[in-house]
Amino acid sequence: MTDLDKQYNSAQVETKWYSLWESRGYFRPASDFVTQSTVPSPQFLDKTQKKSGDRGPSPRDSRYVIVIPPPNVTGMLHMGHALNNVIQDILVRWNRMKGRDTLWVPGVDHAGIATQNVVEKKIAKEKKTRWDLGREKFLEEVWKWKHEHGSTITRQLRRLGASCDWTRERFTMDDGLSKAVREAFVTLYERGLIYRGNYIINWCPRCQTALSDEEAAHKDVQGGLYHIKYPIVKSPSPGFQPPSSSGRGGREGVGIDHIVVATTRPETMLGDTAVAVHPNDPRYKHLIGKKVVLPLMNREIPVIADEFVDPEFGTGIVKVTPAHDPNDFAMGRRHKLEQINVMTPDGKINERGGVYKGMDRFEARKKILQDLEEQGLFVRRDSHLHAVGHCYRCDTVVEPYLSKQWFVKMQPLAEKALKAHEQGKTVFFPDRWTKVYLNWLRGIRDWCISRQIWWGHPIPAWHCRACAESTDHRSHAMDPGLSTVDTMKGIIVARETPKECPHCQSKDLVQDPDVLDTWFSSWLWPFSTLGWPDKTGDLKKFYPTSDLVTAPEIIFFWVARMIMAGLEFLGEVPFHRIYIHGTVRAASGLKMSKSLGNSIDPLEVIEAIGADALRYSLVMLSAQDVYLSREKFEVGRNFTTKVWNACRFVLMQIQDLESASTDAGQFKRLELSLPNRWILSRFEEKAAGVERLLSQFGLAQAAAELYHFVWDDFCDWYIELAKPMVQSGDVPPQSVGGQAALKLQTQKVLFFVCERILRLLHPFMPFMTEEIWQRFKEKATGRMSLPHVSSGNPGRGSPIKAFGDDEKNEWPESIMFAGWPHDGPKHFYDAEAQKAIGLLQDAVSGIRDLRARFQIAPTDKLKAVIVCKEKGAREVLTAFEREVKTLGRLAELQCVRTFEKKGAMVANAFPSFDVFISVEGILDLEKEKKRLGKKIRETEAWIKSIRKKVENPSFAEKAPKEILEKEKEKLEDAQKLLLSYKTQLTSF
RNA sequence: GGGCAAUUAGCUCAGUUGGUUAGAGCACUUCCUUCACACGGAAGGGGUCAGAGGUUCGAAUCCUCUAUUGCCCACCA
Repeated sequence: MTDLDKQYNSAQVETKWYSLWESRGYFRPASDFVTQSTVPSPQFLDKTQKKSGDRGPSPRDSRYVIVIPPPNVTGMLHMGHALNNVIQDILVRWNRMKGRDTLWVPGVDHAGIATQNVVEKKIAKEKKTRWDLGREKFLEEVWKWKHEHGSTITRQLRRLGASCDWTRERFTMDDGLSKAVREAFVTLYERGLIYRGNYIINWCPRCQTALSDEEAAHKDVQGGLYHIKYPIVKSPSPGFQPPSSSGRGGREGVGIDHIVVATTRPETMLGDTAVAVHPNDPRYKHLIGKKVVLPLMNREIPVIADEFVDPEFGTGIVKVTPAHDPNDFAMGRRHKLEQINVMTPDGKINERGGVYKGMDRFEARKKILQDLEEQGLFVRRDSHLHAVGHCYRCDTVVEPYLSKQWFVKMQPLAEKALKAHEQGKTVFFPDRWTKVYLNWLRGIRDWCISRQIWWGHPIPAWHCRACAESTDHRSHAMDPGLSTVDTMKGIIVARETPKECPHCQSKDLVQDPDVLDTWFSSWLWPFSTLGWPDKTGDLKKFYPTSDLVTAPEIIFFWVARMIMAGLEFLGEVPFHRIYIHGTVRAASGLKMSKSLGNSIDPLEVIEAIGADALRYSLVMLSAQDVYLSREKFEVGRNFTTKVWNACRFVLMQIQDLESASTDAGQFKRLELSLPNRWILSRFEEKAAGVERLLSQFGLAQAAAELYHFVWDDFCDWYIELAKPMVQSGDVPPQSVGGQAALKLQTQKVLFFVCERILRLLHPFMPFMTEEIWQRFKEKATGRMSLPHVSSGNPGRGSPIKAFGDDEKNEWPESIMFAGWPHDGPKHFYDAEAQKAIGLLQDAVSGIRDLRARFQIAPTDKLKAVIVCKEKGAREVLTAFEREVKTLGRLAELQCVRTFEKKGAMVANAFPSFDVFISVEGILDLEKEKKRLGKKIRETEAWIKSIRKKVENPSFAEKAPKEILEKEKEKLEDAQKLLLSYKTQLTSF
């Protein structure tokens, strides 16, 4: 058996094990390796399966499936990815160890706009635009880019240790998923849930495409609310006359000859087709039906009345621009107003904007205000804070824009999702996200799915020119009287490219130029990756998946839509539990981003301290939003180092152990020493706690539990207690036989517990635990799984049976299949040992405290007396004489019932005993008296507070018995302490 | 304008269904390079759990209000 290196070499270990794991197929589900007949019966559409609810996958659930939130193909691993994937990997590795048929499906998203932007930037360096290349050539460029750079992110995920089944890796633009997208679109169309029409959508003038409501991120912007005069037309109208600037009309919104409107986007006035007031607004009632002159354009437009207008806001008069504002659009339809689009797709004023034609929208705003001012029509600018939509990809201010787009009717889909939730089929962790999800579903709006970019899934719709010519589509935009929804005449929606028009047999067909929103492929992810729409084995076996792990930002974009798609296309929710973890932020509270220069690169951290340390740090911080700084990774680094050294020590101590076994049956409780019984008992407790926490996504707490168990219990106490047992130098000559047996059992327990600790830690720190565990395996079996990167059959050893089973050293190839060490009954629970070690810890701490307080050098061998107030305590501490002496660095120790103090001695008091040491010559009597006085006051206060509680009749009456007992015990302990303090004080 | 979080030691945060003399990590003070580990060991100081009410035998924990911060949603031009 080889020793561990003094220093853990993370880089070497990580590459070695990851490539071995992957090449041997360890990440693939177990069912890939067994014959069809033995595959556990699929739960696909199993109606008897009830809400697995909040207690996690039931023990009988033999599968565990997660689909990865596919990172963008343009993505570079950032801390958000790291956190998300570390959490998934912990869950996946844990479930795999539990013996479930475990699958984590990885993949990458084609990220329409983001990717197109990247490639456009690239060709811009050659001074080319996508239009220069043309659609086909440009798409070739994108694919080329994808093949060259698209695997960066998946390589980086491997560095984290993510145990995804890479043989099932998918891309949202691959053939299978493209087929799924067409199937979904056509199915929705056939169900009447897809329509096409003219609406105001969010338009990004930079990306030159429509955006969904979710993609237009609203940000508060300090803008202007501009007040502008619109002259009233005298009737009968002789034509426009410049207004007199008197304006002595008094009321702000209306003068003798003009009204005043307020707007935040003055440039859109070029497309005004009315102004509106509230029908009951007494100030303006008389204006309804009159006309005003639209300044600059010199067009006459009507004053209409509409309930939408809020009389309280601005002047109570609003300009109406149906082509550039969603509310105005709705008003326009109610009043059959003309829609005048005054902008080009790239955000410039078009030919309908008169002299402003060709100006950028913001430039035009300035010029228009300037012109109004010159004409005396500009009243004032109020500073105004309002929400403005920004493109979530490029942050450009979004323009509400009238255009023809494809939509999905969402109401029917949302209703199914709401019903599924009522039936308990979707459970959010933490629960508060449920409300966010439900509120969005209840207020759902139709989903604009067409995008005017080139990189994406083409819409499976074809236009027949012959049929189209028989309808005048172009008139729709200008004729508000017609329905905004297209008749679909001349449009063929089909799974396969049609050869001819089914109506007129014309072969002159052209595919719709738009592509689908990226999320239209993402929302199919949980089943498209498994082969849908084909009825594949994977789909049967692995759908629905178990859990979804993601960040809150994409609950609407992705989570909610996946649920709706799963229900719509497969009749079942795609996952039962949704774990929403925190957002990663910089320590400043801002979002981490490269552009802000506050990001920490996970790969740099991995290189510096290893993936395991990164993982552990992230998880420990993940109880809520994660605020990161470099120092925060020290927790994980320190802990991984601690684990490494503890295991190194254990391996050194068991070198001469011949029968190293993981069989729990090897231990007979009564033959074990108290420390051995104690650590076995503590381990069992902690394993159960970790199990419970993991099953409800309490990863941070689980990591903390393990951290403290390993560090405090195992390293600080157990290993220290074991040292004298296993290190032969200390053997008292009078008990050689017993000592040899004690050494052997301690070695066995060290091996046994440490090996199980490695398994508990494995999901959190996979690399280091594998590396060390292989040494344990080598110790036990004389061989290890050599890290040859072979392409042979992915053989697996049979997993070690669950805790408590008869294990015959059948070690699997990897710790990944070593089984999860907590499935069995309580083997080692031991109240007696726990109590005994508690006493030992008190005694040792008491001595150490005295040593430190009186500055007694560690080399000074000291004499201590423990005065036991209880018989039980005396027995235990007498038995631990050697341990107490070693850990307290004592030359001599006496455990007595009664004690006559001689000379200058000081003590620490505990409920069942007091520890004394001799401090001849260094005792500051006054200081010690003061200290005791303080202790006495504290203890008296404590006693008083317990008394108050215990002696309250209604406490005795209403509190549970066990609490009452506990309080009484506390009171007794406190009284014993007080007595000790007082005795000491009087003895000075 | 609505909703949701957070507010606990100098800093970063844990605190399960109310029962603790309120915990951890970092930082700090003292001691220690003893043969697993100085990315370590031992000991220690430090908090009226944001504020005010309330429920309860008992509240950091439940309720109400207030303050501060952050996030999400929202068509008020």
